[in-house]
Amino acid sequence: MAISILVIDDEEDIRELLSYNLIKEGYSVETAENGEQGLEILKRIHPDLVILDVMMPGMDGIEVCEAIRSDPEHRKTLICFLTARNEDYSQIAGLDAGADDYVAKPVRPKVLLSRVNALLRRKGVLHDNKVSDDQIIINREKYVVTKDGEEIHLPRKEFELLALLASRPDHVFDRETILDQVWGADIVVGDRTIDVHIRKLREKIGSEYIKTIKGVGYKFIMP
Amino acid sequence: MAISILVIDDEEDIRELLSYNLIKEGYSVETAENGEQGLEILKRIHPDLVILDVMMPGMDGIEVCEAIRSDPEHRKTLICFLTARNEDYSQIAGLDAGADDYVAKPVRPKVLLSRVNALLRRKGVLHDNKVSDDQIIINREKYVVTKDGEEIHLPRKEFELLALLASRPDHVFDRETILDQVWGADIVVGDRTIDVHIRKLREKIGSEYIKTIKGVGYKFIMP
DNA sequence: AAATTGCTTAACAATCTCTTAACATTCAGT
DNA sequence: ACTGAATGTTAAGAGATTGTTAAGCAATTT
Repeated sequence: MAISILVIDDEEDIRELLSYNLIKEGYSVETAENGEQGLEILKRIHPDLVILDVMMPGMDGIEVCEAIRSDPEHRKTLICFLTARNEDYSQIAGLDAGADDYVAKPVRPKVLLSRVNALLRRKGVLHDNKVSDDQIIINREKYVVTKDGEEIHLPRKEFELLALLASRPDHVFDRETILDQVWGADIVVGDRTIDVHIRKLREKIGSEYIKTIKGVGYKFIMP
Repeated sequence: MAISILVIDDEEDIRELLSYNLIKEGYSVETAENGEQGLEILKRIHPDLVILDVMMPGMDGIEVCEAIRSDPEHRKTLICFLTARNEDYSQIAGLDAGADDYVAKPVRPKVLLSRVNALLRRKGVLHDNKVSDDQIIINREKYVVTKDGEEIHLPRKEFELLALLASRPDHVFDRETILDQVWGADIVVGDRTIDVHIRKLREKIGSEYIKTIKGVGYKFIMP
């Protein structure tokens, strides 16, 4: 089952930015625009991680954090604060109230993602890297793919494509989704572009790993 | 037993910031707000590392450092200075009086953590990763890199760049991260600046050590 | 003041990556 | 089997990224 993340922030822009990037990374994301709403969703979906803006109208992040922690069921739910850069560090440091990490605003997607990944990994929610099976190992940190102990260099698009497919073995990704995730939401490329990359991937890692579902899309399989 | 660190700084904000981050990283931390208090705690807990502000009312960091070093029991205790960014490098370099490293203020947690980790690792307190292999040795104290027994002088930027890449062999550092860490968060330089430094590094240490991952970044490898 | 060192820039070259287009092949449904 | 739509294959060239070089500037040293 997918790892789920709840984003609570009053600014819509932030919610969308984070949501977009987290989903792209493969997480399941829900958002709330205030503390009350956030707590409701929390009870419903029991997320693995809550990303929480400190400064919000109504309940502020600290109150929400305390509310979360006061529920025994969520004592262990990970919480990551978003803080204004110029806020007093002493305040933040005092937030040992229950936050597991904090990220300063303005949030840069890359930074947030690496923190989120690190946090989940540390807590054992995430396993090291995306490892699909014993034969194909995708290591994003080193940007290499290992097959039977042999390192294979893949150009960026091929790497991202493989990473996407392998992130959910047996799941069929349709072309539209692949374009969105690997190329970007509003990039327009020709019809054969994906095929060409699939072909190169198959050439490099072996065609047995990627199966075509005609009329639907592609999926990664472990033979 | 946990690795312990003593932070001596007159500013409460700094103490809390560092304390928060070091604890999060798994260290055991004590703080002192002046030199005298610091020396007392030093005698009590015998920390593995002392982080020491240079500019403090009363005893300044240099005096504290000398006091620490004058005690035979702490001749080998690691000391890391916090220095104002605009202080003269030559002065700092001259502080061989006993410091093992220094970090410029304003302190950014990430930078400090990576320095602290590197320092402890280098001194064998931490075993985590290797900073270098047998062929390339990076000596931050002397600001010198040794390759096959030969000392190579590297200018500051090149040194920091190599130190960063080599701090995590095989890890791909993207350009943005490199800029943040080596140049500073909000320094703006042209597109080709990193490349030029990479080129000079390759020229000096051999191009086999630094690999380009096109569209992603660079990584240090041990051939 | 002249020379040196370190850093950055800019222009251009080299290289790697991606996309396209043309054509071939496969597959599902008749 | 046939047929149209979808996918596979290939090579070329367009596009993007990085490499290289030399020159200029600022700071430091002689």
